[in-house]
Amino acid sequence: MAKKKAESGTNDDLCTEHHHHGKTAKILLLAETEAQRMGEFFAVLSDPTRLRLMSLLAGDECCVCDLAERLDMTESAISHQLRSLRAGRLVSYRKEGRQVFYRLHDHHVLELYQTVREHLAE
Amino acid sequence: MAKKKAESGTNDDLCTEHHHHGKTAKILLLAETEAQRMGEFFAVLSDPTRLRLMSLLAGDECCVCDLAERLDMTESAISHQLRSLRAGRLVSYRKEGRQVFYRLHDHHVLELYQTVREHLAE
DNA sequence: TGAATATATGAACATACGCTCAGATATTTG
DNA sequence: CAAATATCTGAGCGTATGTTCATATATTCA
Repeated sequence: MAKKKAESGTNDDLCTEHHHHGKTAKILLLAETEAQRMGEFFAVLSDPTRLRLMSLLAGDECCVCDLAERLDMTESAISHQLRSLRAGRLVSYRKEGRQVFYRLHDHHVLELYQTVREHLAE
Repeated sequence: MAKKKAESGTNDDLCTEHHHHGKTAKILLLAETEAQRMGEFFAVLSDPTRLRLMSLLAGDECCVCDLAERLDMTESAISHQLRSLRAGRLVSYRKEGRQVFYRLHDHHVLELYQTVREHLAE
């Protein structure tokens, strides 16, 4: 028991089955770097404020101050969260004068959002 | 600017459009409680270790000590993470003697995992 | 029963994260 | 240009989270 980080820096690839009861069983262990990226993606979706922002943007594009008003939060807080959403490529934006209009990046994002929302609605 | 938490405890429901350029535009603001639940769901998926565990379980069920060996981590760390996955209903388990075999909870989970993995592989 | 094995759990510590606050930048308007 | 508006950003604070370590529980085996 209790085993520390050992030798091989990257046991990153695919493994084969070690049990013997059926199923073709070729298991693909997610590489550390890929797991990291995937985790960061889900992390962006793990905050209630960001999800509520996305729910608003799922309807139509919206500027920062309106988003802040709808969620009853400071514009600073919203701006910080939009930064995360931008970094995660979940939203895009369009500048118009002093305002910045945000929208969901693509239909992929909308579909993922809706799928999970329905899944949890059960 | 800078507006603090105001009056209405729950502005939780549906809103209608405020712009005027097309699109049926009935925007459904995600309720705070629902956003919270959804966030917790994604939070479980936001950790690299948990995702790597899921990638192993996507192939076949597996016991704790084997999972720990494959990820080269302590059994304690793995057990803690499996607890999170259990709480998030992403895995189920089956006891057999002193071993506990974990598996993905259902095909829903597998599909979500695969969808996002492919999405990020682009 | 006692030793060994497999897993779970709580405390503790280091890190990550969301919000606030103050202030910076950019654009419009008088 | 100065004032007002819209947004962004960095520092700081309180809280959440992942891992380790020690220990508890449960099951098998001698």
